[in-house]
Amino acid sequence: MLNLISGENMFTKSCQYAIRAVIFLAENQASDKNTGVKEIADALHVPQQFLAKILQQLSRHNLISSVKGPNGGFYLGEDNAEVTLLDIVECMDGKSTLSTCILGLPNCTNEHPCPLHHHFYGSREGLKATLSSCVVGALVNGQVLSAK
Amino acid sequence: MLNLISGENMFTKSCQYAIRAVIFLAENQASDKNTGVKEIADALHVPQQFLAKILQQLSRHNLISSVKGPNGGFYLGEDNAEVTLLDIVECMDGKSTLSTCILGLPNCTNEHPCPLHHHFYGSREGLKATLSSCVVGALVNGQVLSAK
DNA sequence: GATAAAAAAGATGGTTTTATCTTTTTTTTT
DNA sequence: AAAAAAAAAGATAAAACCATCTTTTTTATC
Ligand code: FES
Ligand code: FES
Repeated sequence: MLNLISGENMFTKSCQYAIRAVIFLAENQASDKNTGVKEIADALHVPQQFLAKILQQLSRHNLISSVKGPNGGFYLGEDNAEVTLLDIVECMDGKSTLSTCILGLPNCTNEHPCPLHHHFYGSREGLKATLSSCVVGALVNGQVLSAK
Repeated sequence: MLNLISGENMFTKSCQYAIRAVIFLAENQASDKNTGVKEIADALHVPQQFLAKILQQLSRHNLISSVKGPNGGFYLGEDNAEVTLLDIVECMDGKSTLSTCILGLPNCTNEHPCPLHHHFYGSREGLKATLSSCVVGALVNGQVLSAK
């Protein structure tokens, strides 16, 4: 479920965790060692098993890379160099998220607008543009990444 | 829960129904007859009892007006003339909705930013401004309001 | 080959959101 | 006063989301 305006947060929990995890991986891009779920979960103060599911989902969609076995873990490789926030969001919350009518009505078009369409269409396109311009590998700036 | 970006919709279901119902009431502002839950629910094709809860919540917060008994129902009166979309959203999804960190981290400030803060702070403030500038009573334009 | 480490996958609970059902209160009309 | 209409409130259930526990698969190291 993607609630762009109402709800407790702009992103779902799954999506928040996914983004934070991927940015964390981006910080370790240089090092050639993999990062395990436990290490990520501990660093971000996020439930480990829930994060594991999220990382599996991202990995299945080739947004991050993984290796099994000892010294295994997750990493951002060359395959993932172009991954954007929009990819992450769509992977976790579905593609429809940023295209459907914000009031849940069918046929969101300029010709068939709901009473809010013209007020928010522009903002939403702007958000989409921002999301697709954010390449996750480049989102590292030593900024706050975890709670606690 | 208000999910401004991720999730199925920008607004929660409760919030969508609330907004659509209030706009529907705005259309009947002129007439001095009240509108019952059943009539609204039928017009918007939304679950009647769920809508009833939502209207009760809006009424409790004085965002809409109601009268009980025969010929009772809901209406937008002078008390509700200044109600904005922001009021509706905050009433349904909580005040914190548009202020907390979009990654769920504590202390969303420019001095203590998460990696996404600077990318989205502006857009979110813009959305908030748009929401607070939309007086619901003025949102009527004969546009699509219900599915089906 | 045996062992251990780690992701992957399967199964199961808990919580919140969404939705429905029933009862109560208020108020108009008869 | 009685009856009826409608919101208000209480209780319960279904669905989605969040979280955890367990088992399986893969793979490196011994
Ligand atoms: S946002 Fe409602 S029709 Fe486009
Ligand atoms: S949006 Fe994350 S700190 Fe402001």
